[in-house]
Amino acid sequence: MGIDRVELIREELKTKKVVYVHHLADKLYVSRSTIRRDLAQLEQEGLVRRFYGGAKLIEHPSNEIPFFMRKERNRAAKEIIAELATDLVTDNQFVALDTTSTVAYLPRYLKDKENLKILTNSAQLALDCLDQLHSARIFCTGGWMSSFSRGFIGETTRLRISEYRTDILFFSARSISLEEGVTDVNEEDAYLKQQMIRGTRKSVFLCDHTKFDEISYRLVCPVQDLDYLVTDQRPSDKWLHHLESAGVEVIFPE
Amino acid sequence: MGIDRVELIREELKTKKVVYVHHLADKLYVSRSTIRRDLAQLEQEGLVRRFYGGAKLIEHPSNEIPFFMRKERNRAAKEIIAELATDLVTDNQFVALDTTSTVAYLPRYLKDKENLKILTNSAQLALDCLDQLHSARIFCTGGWMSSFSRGFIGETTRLRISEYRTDILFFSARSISLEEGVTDVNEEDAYLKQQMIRGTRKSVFLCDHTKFDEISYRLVCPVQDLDYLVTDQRPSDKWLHHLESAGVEVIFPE
DNA sequence: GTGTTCGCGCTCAACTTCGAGCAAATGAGC
DNA sequence: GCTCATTTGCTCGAAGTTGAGCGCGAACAC
Repeated sequence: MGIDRVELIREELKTKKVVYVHHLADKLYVSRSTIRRDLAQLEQEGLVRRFYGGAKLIEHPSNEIPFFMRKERNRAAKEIIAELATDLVTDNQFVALDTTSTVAYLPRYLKDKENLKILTNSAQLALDCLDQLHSARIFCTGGWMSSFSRGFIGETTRLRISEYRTDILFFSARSISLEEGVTDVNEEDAYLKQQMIRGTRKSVFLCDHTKFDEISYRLVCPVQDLDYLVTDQRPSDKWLHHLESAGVEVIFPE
Repeated sequence: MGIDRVELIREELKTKKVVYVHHLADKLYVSRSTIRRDLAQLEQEGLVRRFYGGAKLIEHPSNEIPFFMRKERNRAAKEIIAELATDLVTDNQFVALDTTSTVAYLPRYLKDKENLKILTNSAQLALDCLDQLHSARIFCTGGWMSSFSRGFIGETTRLRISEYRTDILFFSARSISLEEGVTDVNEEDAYLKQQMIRGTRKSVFLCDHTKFDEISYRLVCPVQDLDYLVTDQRPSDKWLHHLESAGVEVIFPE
């Protein structure tokens, strides 16, 4: 990859803050495909946030970016899932939430529920709930902070989770497969999810369509442990049948 | 979606508080449909409330405001104090931080310290440290969230604090007086501060000039419990003498 | 109440951009 | 020269964005 060109784009970003694919392509005498690839690389580095037609400089780089990017990926799907999922919540319930980016969309849709209690190990989510759910009581586990999930991990966290019995748990993970069930890439997070599942009456797995038929290396739980699976598109008949026979209620639009 | 345009609408909202579809459409040279779509997006984000013909900025949609206002009050003084205070920190130390708005200024000035450990009961501060102090390990107490301090309170919090021995504690409070020492208005916070003081080797009280000679109803600690007091102006001789005879080292500019 | 005006949301068509896949071009090492 | 890996440009189907048109309902004057 032409080091020069990417370097020039960096320079451009320093002064301009916002760059456009078509403009850079004209200026640097390369195709738009090439510019798009360059911008994808800069996004990967956490330097810019891309938008339709160009990219914008991220002013204050921080640990927040990887999480922010996960949150933005498949945004539409996650909104749909959040809206469907919150129908499962009733007033006065004790709700457990994990640190995933999908779950981060829930608070807004929980606004009209009264008198909830929330248990989470995500610092960011705890603050979001505090700001949006005025009638809720929010309990946060504490523990050592993970820059990956921007939440708490470790033995303290696990202990705190084990001390509570929640009515309903909303969680997500990287992947789900017929053979292995729910799997993820992060050892610590998987461990905490297991603890959360043990401590709740109903487990709801939030799962956009891209997560099906993928396998990550760390087992979280078998499909049988789930009570509900909420997704954004009708799963295949094979999956519907598999989930039904495992006793999982599947929720999807229409 | 053209990020630019939405960004411009945000700018407009900062000054105008109310925007109109027809006005924005004319100003930004796009159709009214497009503006309506943008406003719908901003409404989704919870930034505005739409009305027939336009949208209105939601002034302060969250619990964040009281804290935000405390943080902005005497900003200059707090910056000075933060810079002076962080000179007391050396690499590898275990630092305790409370939930006050003055302490919230510290992380930026701790950037050049290596290998710190942080203990705090503030969710916001924990996230700030995570983003700014890449080499630090951050422990957060957890507990029930207080909308007043945007941090954790309660028995769990107190217990977690009591489990750690820190090298240096930075904290603040509403007021300090010759007769009563450090006092505050919040029962729970005062209680946690006491616990933090018990668990640390050095206590540093951050105290802008407005806090002197005020009394709030809840006692936090006598002056003798402090090791350092950092302030933004030279205190009166009476105070300097009082603090010196109580064994408190006073730090102020010049 | 009635009528008028105007904004809203929806849909559709035109247009643009995106990203994956593939083949050509480039260039380093032998 | 040749080989291999990387980079680039092109194509094409999918997805995103925009503005115009239309029916509906809200706001307002009377």
